[in-house]
Amino acid sequence: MKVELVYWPSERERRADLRSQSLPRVLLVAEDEPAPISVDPMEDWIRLPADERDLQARIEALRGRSVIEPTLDDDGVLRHGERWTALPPIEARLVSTLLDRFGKVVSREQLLQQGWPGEQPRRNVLDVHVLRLRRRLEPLGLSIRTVRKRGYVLGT
Amino acid sequence: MKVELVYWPSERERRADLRSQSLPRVLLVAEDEPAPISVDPMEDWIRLPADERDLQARIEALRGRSVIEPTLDDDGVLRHGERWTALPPIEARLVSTLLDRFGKVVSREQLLQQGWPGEQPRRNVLDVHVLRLRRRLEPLGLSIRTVRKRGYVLGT
DNA sequence: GCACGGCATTCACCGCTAGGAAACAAACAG
DNA sequence: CTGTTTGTTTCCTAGCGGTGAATGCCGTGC
Repeated sequence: MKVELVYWPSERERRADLRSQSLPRVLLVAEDEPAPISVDPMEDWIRLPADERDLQARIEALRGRSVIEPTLDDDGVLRHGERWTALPPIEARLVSTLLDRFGKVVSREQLLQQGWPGEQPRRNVLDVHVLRLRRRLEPLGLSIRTVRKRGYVLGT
Repeated sequence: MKVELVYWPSERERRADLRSQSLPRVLLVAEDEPAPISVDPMEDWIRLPADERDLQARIEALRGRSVIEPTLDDDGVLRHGERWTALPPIEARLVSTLLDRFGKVVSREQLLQQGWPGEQPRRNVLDVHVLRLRRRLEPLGLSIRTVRKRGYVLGT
């Protein structure tokens, strides 16, 4: 993910924009300007004139912070950023499988195996559960995309 | 919450400690040392020699980032932010248990053990107390969410 | 270009169970 | 006596998981 550089305070507007989209950014603070106190973990700042290496370090750190993947605990609680939702057993198993290959395609066969071990439900069952899962994940900012004939991809 | 100051790299050990306890900290990076790339949102750094105002700004920001949890004192008074409420004995024990794992799932069994030590009340008693607790906590901006078949989560 | 088949999405419904809510009653403290 | 705490019963609602059917989507073959 790209980390934006924002001159502060001259580009005040842009900063607000980026924040509202929760995009990572580094403020380049003018030499005589008081430091901005930003609680947002997706924001950092550095005072000009800045050492190029220090700036790079801050950019790298922000980039690392912005690729945090969702997590699923033993109680079926799926967390992403601030928010979380509880998943029922089957959906928890499906999400767990999707999470193992986050951002990559997971086949329907694999999902069926993981979701219904030792059984072989009708085709439609998986579809319905994916539908329900989609609705549950939406408020977290996660989505399941279809790859026709191949499977599903869990992503942001 | 206190924000720790850690000299880097000389206090490397202490930094690891603090991180494992997820306590907020600012690294004071020696002048000729490469900048540490820390993904941890509870960590920040500044290069020495540092402007005192800049350091304060970073400390403030970290402090704001650290989650403020509600507290329960020995008299059963629960405080959160500006507001507070008094809890009767059983509910105080329940909240105490939930607070120990703030934001995480606490099982019904555990709540029963803590709330009614040495007894074994009917299933429904806990439900009713959770209901009453919810009504009491609501004005404080706290909520108890159900995780079906698993337990309850206390959160903001 | 079009119709078809197959895949995928969505909806409505059912049975079942866990949890929620109301109302009442007993015990107790001030 | 009055208000609070706590337990109990009873009924209601919401969540979970499965099913069948209607509809939509899309590439393929003709």
